[in-house]
Amino acid sequence: MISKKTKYAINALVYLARHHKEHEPIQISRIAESEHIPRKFLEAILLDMKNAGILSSRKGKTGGYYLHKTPDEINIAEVMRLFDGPIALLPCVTHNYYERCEECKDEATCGIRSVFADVRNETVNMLKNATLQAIMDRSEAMQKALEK
Amino acid sequence: MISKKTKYAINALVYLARHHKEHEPIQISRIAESEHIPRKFLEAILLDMKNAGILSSRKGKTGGYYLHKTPDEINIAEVMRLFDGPIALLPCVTHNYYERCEECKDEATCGIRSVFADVRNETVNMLKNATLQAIMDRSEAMQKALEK
DNA sequence: TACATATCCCATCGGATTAATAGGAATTAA
DNA sequence: TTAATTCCTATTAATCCGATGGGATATGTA
Repeated sequence: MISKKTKYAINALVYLARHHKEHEPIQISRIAESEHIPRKFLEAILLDMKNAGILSSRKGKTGGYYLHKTPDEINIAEVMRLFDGPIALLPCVTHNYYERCEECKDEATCGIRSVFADVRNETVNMLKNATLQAIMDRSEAMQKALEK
Repeated sequence: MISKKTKYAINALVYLARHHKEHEPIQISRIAESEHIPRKFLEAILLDMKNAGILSSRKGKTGGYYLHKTPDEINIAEVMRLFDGPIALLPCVTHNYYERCEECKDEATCGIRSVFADVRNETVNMLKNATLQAIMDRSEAMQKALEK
């Protein structure tokens, strides 16, 4: 399961992508209200995403947050890694956080490892393709399909 | 990431599958030593798997654990669910533990949900196919490939 | 300049979960 | 009867998660 932090982050990002107007900052409290996220909690989340280069912000009156990249350049894999760490289910199949299994006798021929490596690759692929743009497109397509 | 409990469980299962001789129980301590799992911890893990119908046991002297099903009937999805709960990354895309997202406005057209539903389906598929037999086969295939 | 309103930053908190251990009851073969 | 094993309950230390509080800092506007 992903953490609430990650879920909130994704919801906030999609909100920002939907209301995206050329560097027009949107305030934390507006996002918090609309997406039903605890105000103070969201504050920390957005700040983290700013420091990670996903968002930009303006301080002071009329301040707020906006996307630092375009909606098709921000994907869920990036967000999940930021808040929940590695996407892989085993440390021995992560790329960025690799750690050997203490109990492992031979990594090169470990059947368990090879299963979880496949799962990781497939998952990362799907989550990388899941950009904010892709999410909005999907949502729209589903709406149209229902209207018929 | 899967818990150590799940990882230990899988390692123990593969060990049992490899040393599988028609209802011949293998002792906890033997598995613990060979797989480098804390003895007492493994005790609880094997007991859980017995209560879940994956293992059988014999008590008393010459007692121990053995597979209750054949190696191709036991898969990783089942083990993960037992110890770590749902495989899905969001509660709104699980089959057995479904829970609505509080903040969700319309589940039927939620783009986020549809992404995580895809991931769930793909992952469950792969993990269901990852039986103890399949793991042993993979391992053997990799060994042969290296010997060349 | 003063003020209102934002983000930024740090510290803390209760509760849940995880990994592991301890101690002893129940069972069974020899 | 005894030795060896699984079974069962309780406890622990450490860590993480979700959330909150208070105040420092920046900035547009009257």
